[in-house]
Amino acid sequence: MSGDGESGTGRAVRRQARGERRIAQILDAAAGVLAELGYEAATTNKIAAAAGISPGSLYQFFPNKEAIAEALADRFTAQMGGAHRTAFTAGDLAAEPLADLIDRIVDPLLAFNIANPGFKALFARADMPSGLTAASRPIQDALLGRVEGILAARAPGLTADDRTRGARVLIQVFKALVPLVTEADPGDERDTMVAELKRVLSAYMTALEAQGRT
Amino acid sequence: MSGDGESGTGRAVRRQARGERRIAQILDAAAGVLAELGYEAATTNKIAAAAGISPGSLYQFFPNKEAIAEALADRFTAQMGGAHRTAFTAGDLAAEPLADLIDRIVDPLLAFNIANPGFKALFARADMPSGLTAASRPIQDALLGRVEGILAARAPGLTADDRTRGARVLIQVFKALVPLVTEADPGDERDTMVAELKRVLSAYMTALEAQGRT
Amino acid sequence: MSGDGESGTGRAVRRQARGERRIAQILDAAAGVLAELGYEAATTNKIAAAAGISPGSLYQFFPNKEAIAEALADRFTAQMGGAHRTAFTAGDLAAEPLADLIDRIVDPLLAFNIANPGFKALFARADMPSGLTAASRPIQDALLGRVEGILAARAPGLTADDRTRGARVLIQVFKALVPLVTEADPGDERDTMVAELKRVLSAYMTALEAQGRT
Amino acid sequence: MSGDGESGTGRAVRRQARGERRIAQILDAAAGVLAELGYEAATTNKIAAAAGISPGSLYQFFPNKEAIAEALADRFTAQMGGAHRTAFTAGDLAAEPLADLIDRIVDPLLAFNIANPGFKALFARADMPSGLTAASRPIQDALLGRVEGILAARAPGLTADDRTRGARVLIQVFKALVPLVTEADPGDERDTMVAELKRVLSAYMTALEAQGRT
DNA sequence: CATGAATGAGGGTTCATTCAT
DNA sequence: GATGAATGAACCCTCATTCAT
Repeated sequence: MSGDGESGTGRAVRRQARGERRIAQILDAAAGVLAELGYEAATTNKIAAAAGISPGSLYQFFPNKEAIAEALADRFTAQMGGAHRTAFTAGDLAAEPLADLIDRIVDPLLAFNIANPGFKALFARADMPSGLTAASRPIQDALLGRVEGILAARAPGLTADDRTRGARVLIQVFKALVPLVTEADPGDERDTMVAELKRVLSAYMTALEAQGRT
Repeated sequence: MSGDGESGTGRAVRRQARGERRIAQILDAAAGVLAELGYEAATTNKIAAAAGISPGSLYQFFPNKEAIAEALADRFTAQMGGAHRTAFTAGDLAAEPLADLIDRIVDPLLAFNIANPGFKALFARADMPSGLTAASRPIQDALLGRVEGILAARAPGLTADDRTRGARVLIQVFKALVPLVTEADPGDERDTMVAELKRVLSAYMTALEAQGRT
Repeated sequence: MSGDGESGTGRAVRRQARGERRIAQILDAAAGVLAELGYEAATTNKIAAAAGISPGSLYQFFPNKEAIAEALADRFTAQMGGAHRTAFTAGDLAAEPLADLIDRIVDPLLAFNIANPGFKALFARADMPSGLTAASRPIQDALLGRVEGILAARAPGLTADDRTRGARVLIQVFKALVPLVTEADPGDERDTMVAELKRVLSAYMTALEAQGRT
Repeated sequence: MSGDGESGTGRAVRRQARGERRIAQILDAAAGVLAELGYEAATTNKIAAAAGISPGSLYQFFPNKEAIAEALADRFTAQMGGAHRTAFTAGDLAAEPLADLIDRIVDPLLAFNIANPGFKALFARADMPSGLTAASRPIQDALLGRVEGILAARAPGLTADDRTRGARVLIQVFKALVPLVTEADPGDERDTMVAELKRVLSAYMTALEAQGRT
């Protein structure tokens, strides 16, 4: 309006940018606190403190604690998207040797889990009677779809139900074994556990492929 | 004493019996509330209400909330003992067909999990940065030992470390797939999921046996 | 009535006797717990346990916790009566040397306090805004009267008000110094403290006598 | 920072000021409730209500109930510091007439006790088997030291032990007689009681001086 | 009368959320 | 927007008292 030497849009953009930086800041803090303390013990005050802001400021960006969890889940989903793309995009899904395929998928996923300790703490709740189901849905669904795609390519004889079930089993098994990997000391111990994780997936995939051979 | 128409022992017995009935009542209630709400949301008042007693009465039998969880874990352990015995005792571990072995072990364990919905909610905490590790240790260790025993019999070439790792993987996989089974509608859907669970275990076991062939 | 081979009175007497033994038992326990834990921390359950009876039985003899305190106070009063009689009865109050008088009074009173650790814990409350005033009244009054009697004999010129005030001061001083005596290690340390206590009383009494000389 | 129409320091100062006002408010309330009900019956909710705040707000300033008591004790200590300075600083301790000395010390101390009814209720706990010893230590020690100093000046022949014992006796006597003063109706009755209190101290001090004459 | 489990109000404390500044 | 004190319902637990046996 008056003597504003600055376009309102420009300011809005900058404000938005600042807001997103704040949000990222909060989610980083939330991930850290979650990883360390688990969901229930991760109080909003602790998250705010870890983010270097006041409790009140938290509620400028999130309506409640659950919303923080959901946003964090969403961000994990998005970040995971990168890992997924790397993991699921390339190559000829059908022809590639199984071991290569599993390497290509499992390695970035594991790397992501190791790099983001809050991830597990957050999605552990998905199995629980408390909730967060809503927040974790998208990421779960995306992953499920991709794995189903792989099964469709490599075991074309499976029914849609078989594919879904197989994909859920593969995902569940992967998730269950991730803690064993992350808890293992980096080095030989962890590598061996990774190999074992891949062995389980490989063995089960082989069985599915045999069943779904056209 | 003297003209007491009733032996003191008899009364003591009945009192003890009543006490144990109350404890069972409380643990039943706790299991139910736990299954429905998870550990943190399972308040002592809710457990008391579910048990049909007052909050104060709870503390006549348990010194605090954690003790209830531990007692429940112990009871699960004990009950599980039955399932374990059925599961692990019989047969010639080494010679028996793998499918039979898996049936014999998995079926009672699944039955137990289905019959005790609180079980999962309670032991989910063992993976979390909160606790109950103490309470769940025994049951975890017992299970681990038995599975290691199976591997020792069927894959004698494995090192002790390999056996432990393999056993942990098998257990983790089993635990991860139990929810998929319990969530499945009883009937064909569940049966199919059970078959799939067994297929994972079977495939991985086969791989271990191949590796551990003398 | 019917074939009762025993007179109702006889039985009543025996019952009463048993009741009083129970009451004594409870008061003993209460004194002990009180001495150890103080009034607030002395729960009725702990008193019952210390008395070797059930919580419910307590309430057969006392309507509530306060009543126990009052009964204990009464009993202390009565027992104190013995000490008082020894202390205050003998001799020619007016002519006796002051030091002798003080010895005669203070020594049994101190002995009583040392022998009854619950006594202090109980009457400490008399100064507090909580209560027990009712229970401690009698003993306080009895003591006050006796000390007033002494002052009347030895400082006849004092007004009644002066006597009362002087007596209250003497009592208060005595009570305040008792803890210093009981806390002192038995032996020289305690003896010295007793001497000091007597010195305070003696010095003040001398001043009163000087004022009250006819 | 930059375009802040108000210096951050200024705001911080004001915030701090508000915080300290709140703390003072809470301690005032605590002193009142304590004076009226005693320590155990002084619930945090009552203190909060008396301070006109919510229970939760109390815990923004104090981690628990005991901390409130300690802070109150500290504040009493500090305030008492003023009374002490007035009381103990001036004059030639050794040469001054005893009556003047006692006036100079006792009067401000009594004034303080009369003005702060919670004081007694709080420090009464020091004698009890519960605690607060930690909080009341400093004030007790400071007082003890000053009285010992007086004895050193006026009764130089006393051993260090004698001085300590004498000082403890004087303090204990003073504390014991304070309630008699505060309970007395302001006016003649209270004045007379004050005179009596001073008479006790004076008489005992005279005895000490006689013993400790070089 | 004895027993001891049962009661439930209330205690100290926490924490997601709000609001005045 | 930011701040952080304020809120108050709810949590876990205690204890004086009651009541069925």
